[in-house]
Amino acid sequence: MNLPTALTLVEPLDRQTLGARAYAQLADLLISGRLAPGEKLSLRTAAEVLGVSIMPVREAVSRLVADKALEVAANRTVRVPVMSATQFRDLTKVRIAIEGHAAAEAARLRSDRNLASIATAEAAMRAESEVRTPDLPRAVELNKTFHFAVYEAAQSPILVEIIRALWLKAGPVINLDLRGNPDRLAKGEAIRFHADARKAIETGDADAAKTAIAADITSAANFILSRGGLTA
Amino acid sequence: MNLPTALTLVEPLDRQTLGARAYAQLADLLISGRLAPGEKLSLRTAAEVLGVSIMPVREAVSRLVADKALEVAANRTVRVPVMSATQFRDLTKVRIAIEGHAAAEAARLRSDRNLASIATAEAAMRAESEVRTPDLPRAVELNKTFHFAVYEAAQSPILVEIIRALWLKAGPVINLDLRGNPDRLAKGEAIRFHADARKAIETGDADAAKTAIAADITSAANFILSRGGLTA
DNA sequence: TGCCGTGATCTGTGATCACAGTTAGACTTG
DNA sequence: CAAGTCTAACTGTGATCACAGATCACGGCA
Repeated sequence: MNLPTALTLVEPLDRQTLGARAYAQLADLLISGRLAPGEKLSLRTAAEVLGVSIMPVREAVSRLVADKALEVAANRTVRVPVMSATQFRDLTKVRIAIEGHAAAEAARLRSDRNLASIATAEAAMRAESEVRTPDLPRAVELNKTFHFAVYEAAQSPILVEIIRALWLKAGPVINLDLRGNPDRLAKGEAIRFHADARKAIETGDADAAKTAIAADITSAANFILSRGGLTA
Repeated sequence: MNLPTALTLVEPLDRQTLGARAYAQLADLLISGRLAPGEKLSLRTAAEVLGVSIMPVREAVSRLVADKALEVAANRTVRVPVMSATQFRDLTKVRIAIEGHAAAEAARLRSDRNLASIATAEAAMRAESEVRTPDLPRAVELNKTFHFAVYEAAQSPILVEIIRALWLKAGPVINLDLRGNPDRLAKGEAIRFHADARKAIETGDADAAKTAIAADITSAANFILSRGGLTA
């Protein structure tokens, strides 16, 4: 098909469904820890806030329930799951295995573009941690950006998707605390582990990359567990 | 609350929503390969078949779309994704990493009950493969039972759930072929790898368990790739 | 013969309504 | 004052309707 030259410029306008946008918004709330474990979520009020009918919200919520990022209780109320310490430890173990594996693959397969985005993300987070009064929600966001820059470098869309689902579960537990507590960021552990991971990926050292990411996850998990907010 | 003794026997009747049941049915169709890649699925006709309105089907489908076990094309038709050979290789790599890890964990953490169910499942599949004209759909089902008996032994609900999602994607590609082609079953590779995996888990040899499962997955994937039914 | 408009019939998406079940609070009753 | 009861306002679930967009076959025109 040969087009008028003017039409070669137009690109297909992205027709996102309302349901998809509702999902993106809710997922972002969860992953960044702005929804607390146990918090209830009404379809109707959520719909009103988003300015749509409840249908798109229903689709978004049913997806998140499938991901176990939300749950519907027996009383038919939707809420963010409350995680027991046991469940949290299981989640952490799985994250170490899978995200560690992704980091190792990233060290093997990373492209130059990957290296650039990883370096940029690491620098941005380091910069934020060095100011006198860091913007904690922003630091949480930058942390996510760095990690996913690493995981993208593994060149495996399926792996990235799995990790995203894990973060959806971990977000409310981890980032809720981190958004309000400057201690861990101030301690600088995360910054150090990120630097280690970046260097390992740059030099192609898969084992070191895995170790650095595993240490970062472990460190954050221990911080959460030590705060003792989780049920037995 | 103290109850009349007679009431201690009653268990809460499971109030599954129609949506959940529709999801279970569709997921089973996918995982066992009874839905072919590229096959279209109409919400309305599916609803009619299941004897419900389209609402429960919509919920089920939106979940499966979130899992990427189904996809909605730009033309707004729902279908089973067609996987390129590249995507299939990625999926296989991820499966080897994650299911291999699960098998290794199973070798470490398995309980006696796990060992029993693994042994039972392995024997059932071996028996089926040894009859003159094996029931292939049944063999596919038994294969799944064995694998998940292994993964359950890793004592990690989250890991099992991730693997289930992977099988949802792989089912249409792998099991569609296996349901109709006796070659691979007759070759007896799967039976051998299963036996290796069982022994390794029984003796607590994590590395051997991982190797056996990885070999089983690789072997099946190579069989599919060699048949050349996937797009470039 | 080949091409393009056109209309009937599909598709999923979104809104709205109906319903059963739960919950919390005011009220009554002992 | 305490316990039970009833009502009103929620909850998610399911069904139904309305709609825009896609598809395809048919028919007219060049």
